[in-house]
Parts: sequence; C-alpha cells; structure tokens
Amino acid sequence: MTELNKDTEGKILEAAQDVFTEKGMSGTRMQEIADKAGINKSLLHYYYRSKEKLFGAVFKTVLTRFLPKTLKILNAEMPLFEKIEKFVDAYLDIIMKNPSAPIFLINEMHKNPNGIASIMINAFTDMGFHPAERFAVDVETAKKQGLIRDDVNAKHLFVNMMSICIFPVAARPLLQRIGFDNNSKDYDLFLSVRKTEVRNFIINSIKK
Amino acid sequence: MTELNKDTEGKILEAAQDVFTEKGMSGTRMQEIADKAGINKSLLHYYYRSKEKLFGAVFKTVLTRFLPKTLKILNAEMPLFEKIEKFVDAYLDIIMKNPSAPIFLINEMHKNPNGIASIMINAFTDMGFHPAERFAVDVETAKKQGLIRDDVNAKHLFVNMMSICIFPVAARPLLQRIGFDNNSKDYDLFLSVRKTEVRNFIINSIKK
DNA sequence: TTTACCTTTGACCAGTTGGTTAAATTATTT
DNA sequence: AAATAATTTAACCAACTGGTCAAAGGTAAA
Repeated sequence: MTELNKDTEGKILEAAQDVFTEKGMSGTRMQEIADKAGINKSLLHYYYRSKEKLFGAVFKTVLTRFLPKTLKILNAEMPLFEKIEKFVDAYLDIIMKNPSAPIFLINEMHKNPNGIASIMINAFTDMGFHPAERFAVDVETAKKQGLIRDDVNAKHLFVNMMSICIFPVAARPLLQRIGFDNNSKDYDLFLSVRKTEVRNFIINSIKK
Repeated sequence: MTELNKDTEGKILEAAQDVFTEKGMSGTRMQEIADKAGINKSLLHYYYRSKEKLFGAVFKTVLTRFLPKTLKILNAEMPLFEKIEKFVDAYLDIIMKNPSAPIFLINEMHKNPNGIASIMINAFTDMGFHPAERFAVDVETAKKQGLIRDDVNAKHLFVNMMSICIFPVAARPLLQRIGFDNNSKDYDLFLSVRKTEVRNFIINSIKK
C-alpha cells in the first residue's frame, strides 16, 4: 500500500492491479487479492460483484494510464521530429514505471479480444480522436518540407516506434537472457540509455 | 491434427501446444487438451506425468522452433547488411507462421522466470554459441569498412531488430485496434509488406 | 437510546481441476 | 494359445475456486 488512509475500494483496486498485471486473469486468485489488500475475500464481492468485473476495472485503469497521455502527444500540433522525441520520452517513462503493464495488456487482449473490446471502445470514445490518422498527416507534411525520405510509411513508422519502445521492457526476461547473460544490472544500464538510442534510431532511419 | 497416422504422444504434444500457446499455463485445462487430441484425460498423465511436465515439453518445443534457426543466421559468416536481411526474412517467416508463439513465450517467462530457466539453459547449451557477441563483431567490422555510422550500438540494434519483427505480430489485437480500425484484412496487408519495410527501416537507420 | 444503514466477517457451497487407480482392451512375446 | 507387457478407459477423489449468506460491527440520524 502506498497510502495508509486509503479507502477499502481503493486498496482493493491497487491490490488487484498488482496481482492481475503480474499473473493475468486466469492465474489470479481472489484470495490473493484479498490477502494483499488486507481484507476478507467477501469484501471483494461486496465492492466488485465478480472476478470479471474487478478485472475489467483493473484493465481499464491500466489502459487509460497508458494510452491517453501518449496519444495526446501524437495528436498535438508539433513538428514531426519534435513529436517523435516527445513521444519516445513520455512513452518510455510510463513503460519503465509500469514494466509489467504492457505484457499484461497485450496478453489479455490476445486471450480475450472480444471481451476486451467494449472497454477499448469506451477508452477511445473518451479520448475523442484518432491518433494514427493525425500522425499520418504530420508525416506527409514532413515529406513535403523535404525533411524525411519519400518512401517513409506513417503506419509502419508508428508501429516501429511503439515496438522498439515497448518490446525491450516487455520481453526483458527473454532478451536479458539471450543478450546479457541474464545480468539484471547490465540490462538496467541498457534500458537507461534507451531514450536517446531509440530517438536516434528512428530519426536516422527517416531523415533525408 | 495435421497427420492421421501420428502416435498418441505426438497427438498430445500437438494438442497441448495449441491450447497452451493460446491460453497460457494457468488458463489451460487438461480436459481441453485431451478433447483436442481425441483421447482420454488419463492418457495425458500416462505419457506426461503432470501438467507442469507437459507444459515444459511444449515450452521447449516452441522455444527451439524459434531460436536456433534464426540464431544460426546471426552466427554465420556474412556481411552485416546481408545478415540483417536474412535474419528479418527468416524471423518474420517463423513469427507469421506461429503468431501466438512469441506472446506465449514472453508471457510465461515473465510469470515464471525461474521455472523456465532450466529449459532455457538446456536450449542454449544445445546450440553451443553466443549469438549476440558474434553480431557485435559484425557491427564493428562494418564500422571499420565505413558502411555504417560510428555511433551504432550492436546490442541496441539487435534488440531493435527483434522488437520490430516480433511486436507487430504479438501485439496485433492492440495495434489493429488503435491503427487499423480493427480491420483484420487491412492488418494482414500491413504485415505482408513488413519484410521489406523492416529491412529498409533498419538499414536506413545505420548506413552511412 | 433506538433505528436504520453501511461495512466487514466467518462459515459454507456447488462446480471445477489436476491427478489416481483398478479394470479393460490391445499388442507383443513365448 | 497362453502369458506378459503396453496402452486406454471410466469412475472416482481431494483440493481449490469463485461466489453466497446470515450474522456481527460500526456509524450517523431520529
């Protein structure tokens, strides 16, 4: 618990977030959440009627912590290079602070894409814009200004950016083993310089 | 079943692979594997004593299908650009044929890094080399030949390559939604041109 | 104090799950 | 053919899991 004077509902949500993001929907036991929140198991059902409902609340919390901030950057009025820099900076901050969140989101969406759909739709209508399209306009503008190569594709660039931000943190257990002799400190060091590395990697790739 | 004349043990392993890779360790039910293999549940325990043992066999199978082929390319005697091209080509082939495998591997390693460790160690000693180090040598050679930028870092390049190969397939349910209006055919089209896009993206980024 | 309402708890339940076991069936050896 | 071993099955079990419920505790209004 980060706060002592937190109400029960908040304590439950925080504990549920810890357990769900680490063990996933099917791997999570209601009893473990109750223990971590320091309450009786029945209280979970008093505040959130079922495991599914509690999971949905957690999923939405994690999702809305991840998407809106960064997608707002993508939607802002800004030159492309600056936008890329800001995006990488903000995104890596969030990811590093919540290293188990991306793999949680991806995995649960993979296992249950339909069940998650309604949550997603809500999250997006709340934001009220379509970030990928806006990013495509920026790319075209930069092309006309002669700043980037003519064969740059906005969608591929967008996906590449997300990939090299998220994947190194999400796949840490794998990458740390095959590239860093499973040395945790070496990998921390590797991640700490990622911001500039990623930024340079992307901009070098697209600039004319 | 791809083959009719397959022995029971093989049928079990194939069915287990399907279910485990899609639903993960904790989400998988032994009964479902038995049903899919067309046999009695007790037979699972006859051939593989426990769920853990069966899972271990599946995990090793998937892992050794993914790592060795591509890591051999990384270890081969080849100019850097050609090596990158071959790697991307081979890696994307495997990933696209087994789209649920990467997220399965990453997720299970994340949930149980220690339990998986022994399987990993076996897989690596079987291969008998350290691909990341070899790749670093290639990068240094290309630098001396003036082919690539001096500030290229081998480990970051290596991780970036894996990221933009795996992530777009692994995170498909997420990316398809936020960038493609959840249109499956559009995303298939997007993935079909990835080989050349990825290759160009990487080489443009590092070439002098 | 009494009443009414909200919160918390322990005991309990029905369905599920991984796993066992003894018997039946099939294949192999003698 | 008989015997021995390997494979397959149905019935069963103990532990676990999400969820319920009636009762107890606590709090504020009457």
